[in-house]
Amino acid sequence: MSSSYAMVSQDAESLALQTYSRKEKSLGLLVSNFLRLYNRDDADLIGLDHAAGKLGVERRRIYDVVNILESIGIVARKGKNMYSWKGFGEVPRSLDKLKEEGMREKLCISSSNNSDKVLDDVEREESSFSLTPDDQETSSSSKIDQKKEKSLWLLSQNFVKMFLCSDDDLITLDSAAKALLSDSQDPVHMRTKVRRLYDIANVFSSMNLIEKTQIPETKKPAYRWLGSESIAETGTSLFNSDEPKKRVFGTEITNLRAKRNKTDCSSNGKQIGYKKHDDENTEQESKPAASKYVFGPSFPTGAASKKNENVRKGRLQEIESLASTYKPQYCNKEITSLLGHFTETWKRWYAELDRK
DNA sequence: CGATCCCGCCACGAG
DNA sequence: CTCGTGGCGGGATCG
Repeated sequence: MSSSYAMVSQDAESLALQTYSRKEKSLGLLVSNFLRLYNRDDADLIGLDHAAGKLGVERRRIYDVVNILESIGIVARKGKNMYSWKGFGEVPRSLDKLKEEGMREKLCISSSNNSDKVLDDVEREESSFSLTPDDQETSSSSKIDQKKEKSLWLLSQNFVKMFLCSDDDLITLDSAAKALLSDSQDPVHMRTKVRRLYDIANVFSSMNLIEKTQIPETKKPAYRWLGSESIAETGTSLFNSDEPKKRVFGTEITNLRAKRNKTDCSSNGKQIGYKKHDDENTEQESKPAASKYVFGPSFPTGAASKKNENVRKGRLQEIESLASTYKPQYCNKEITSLLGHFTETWKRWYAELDRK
């Protein structure tokens, strides 16, 4: 009586459930899936609800993703609940603009005056339709949106500006937070800022826009700018993978429900994915499940087919050291970043396999 | 233990 | 009040 769609092996993941893994629900991974989902040529509109349902996450998380992606121009807000896909092609343009602004601001700040504050508002008036004829002020661009100062969107842009404008190739989140805080070493604010920066950094990392490394001397974790050339398609690039059955972690968007062990009130049972399948899906949807969203860390589509089970840690270590220790300034930026990405991915796989 | 960073409470503005 | 947004930071996880 069992259908072929092996839907959720009853106990295959018992271990996984037992040990909650943060990595499986990281923002970076979510972004990877998001990109994979909307990077289709027929780029259309993105509904927040649709995205949330499709990716199996709470709506709140979609806001994070979208806000950050918007800061680079990959998506643009169209209206309530609606964003439009712009694509990677838009990134270079956005980056240029950010660089310009960043340079301008930098000069402005470092020279003269004593008032701090970034005071940057870009307001790219997209000529939002309807400009009430009468009434409506002619000046004052922003007033109500003073809250934007702390928005993820702005923080994200400023973070990018740091890379584009600074001559330092490596940037630490602490330094970024400090700089973006325009001084004042309030530990509390710093803390919060850094938290956000982590989110942003993870997103950009998963897009290969930046890469995590560490300061040679201090060993302090830091990020390096990779550039828009490396963005590629984040996983769906190069050689079409023809791997029949690679690794299908879960079976469905198991991202939903499986939260940490929080205040466990009246825990009853160990049901797994069943949790109100209320998704009504905007469009029709073939069977749930399947698809090819990555569950574990994003994996290199194609490639890595032979060196799969054989070399285990040895090779990995080798490659890793090769990738991080040997990093010529220029050389092949693309290859390097690609390698780095794969390396990280492999590392995670191995770690996971090892755990099991 | 400190570095990371997910989760979701809850404030806030617009119907 | 409801709803769409999205700051914010507690505290679980990772290394």
